Amino acid sequence: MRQTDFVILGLLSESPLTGYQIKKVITARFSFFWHESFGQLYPALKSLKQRALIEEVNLESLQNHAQITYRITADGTEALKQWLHEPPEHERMRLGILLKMYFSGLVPDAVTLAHLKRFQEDHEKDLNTLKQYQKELQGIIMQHANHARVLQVIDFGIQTNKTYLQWCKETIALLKEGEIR
Amino acid sequence: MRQTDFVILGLLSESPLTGYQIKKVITARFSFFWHESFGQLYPALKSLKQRALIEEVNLESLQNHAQITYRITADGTEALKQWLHEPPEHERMRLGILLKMYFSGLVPDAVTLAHLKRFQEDHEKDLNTLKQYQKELQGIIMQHANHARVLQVIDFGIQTNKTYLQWCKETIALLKEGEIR
DNA sequence: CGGCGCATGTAACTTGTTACATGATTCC
DNA sequence: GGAATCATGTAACAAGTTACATGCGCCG
Repeated sequence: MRQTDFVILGLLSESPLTGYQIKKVITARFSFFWHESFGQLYPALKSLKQRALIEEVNLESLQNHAQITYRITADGTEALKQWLHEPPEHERMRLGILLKMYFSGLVPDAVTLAHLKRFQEDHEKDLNTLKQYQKELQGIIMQHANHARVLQVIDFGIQTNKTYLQWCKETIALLKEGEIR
Repeated sequence: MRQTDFVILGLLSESPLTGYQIKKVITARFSFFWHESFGQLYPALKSLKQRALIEEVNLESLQNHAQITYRITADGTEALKQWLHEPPEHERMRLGILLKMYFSGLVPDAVTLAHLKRFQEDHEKDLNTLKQYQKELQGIIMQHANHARVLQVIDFGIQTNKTYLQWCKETIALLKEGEIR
């Protein structure tokens, strides 16, 4: 069982979805802490189905063309719970911006400054997306069983993005002032 | 050229090192934003040497047994600079703790609480390590050309770890109060 | 002389990405 | 009819991990 399997099980534990929809949810809502590619997703769905942890749903031919909706099985729910019990591993990150910052003495400051501005823009966007999502969720308070947990996850994203932006602002200022030689 | 190649070039741009020493530096100093395994490192060194971006140093048989020290070549420095010019990609993270938090409605709160405490401990350690390193660097101010940049990278680690810990504290409190059902 | 840390390396495996192929539906 | 989006999937490749094999040097 790989990590991909468990995101799928997790999302299907909330409602039946197609592979494409799973990808969309991960991209739209998880992107600040998770990602999956189709090349991982579809084979994983296939394998989960083979092991009967998920199954196909046939919505009385309400379905269009080739679209396949999956739902989680009892065994799947068990597997998911078991995984939730295991402590997550200490995450091993790779932040290219920091690596380039570390060695940035070898290139003109303007280069690094451009990278930092890019980083800043990216995370401003992320922050706005998260705030938007938070607002939506707060509007429909208590409709979803998992509501408060999701808000807490979003809050992690908001806080870390704010921290990134604050650091970015300071670092850009230092570079501009020539404090860093 | 993969990312591993550039960390190696970067570190060798500061001083000649053995593969083992490179690994040690990455583990000791970069762990909060980078990681490498021996299985990546040694083949990468081999390939960099073949392409003449690094070369072996022979310190007049001062060296012990099988140890191989490498230094960067002019071509290697060029390649490194070129890479430093390219904008880093938007990092794609996988934070297991958030995934488990998101789906934590399926397991008892005690389970999630334990994960959060583990996360907290891990990042308290990381924060202390970073503060220690910061202190050391501030003590020998200006000895190293890259000094201020390194301090800025460390600051990123300190700020983000503080944010993680703050979030953790709040989330643990919420869970304990039963605010999250 | 045993264990630990230093030191290098490989092979098998798992994981993940990218590019491609295919085709339906919707909207203009 | 063309473009965008929906939708599924595979194959080739790249990246990364783990376990293993080997052996030196130092310290107690």
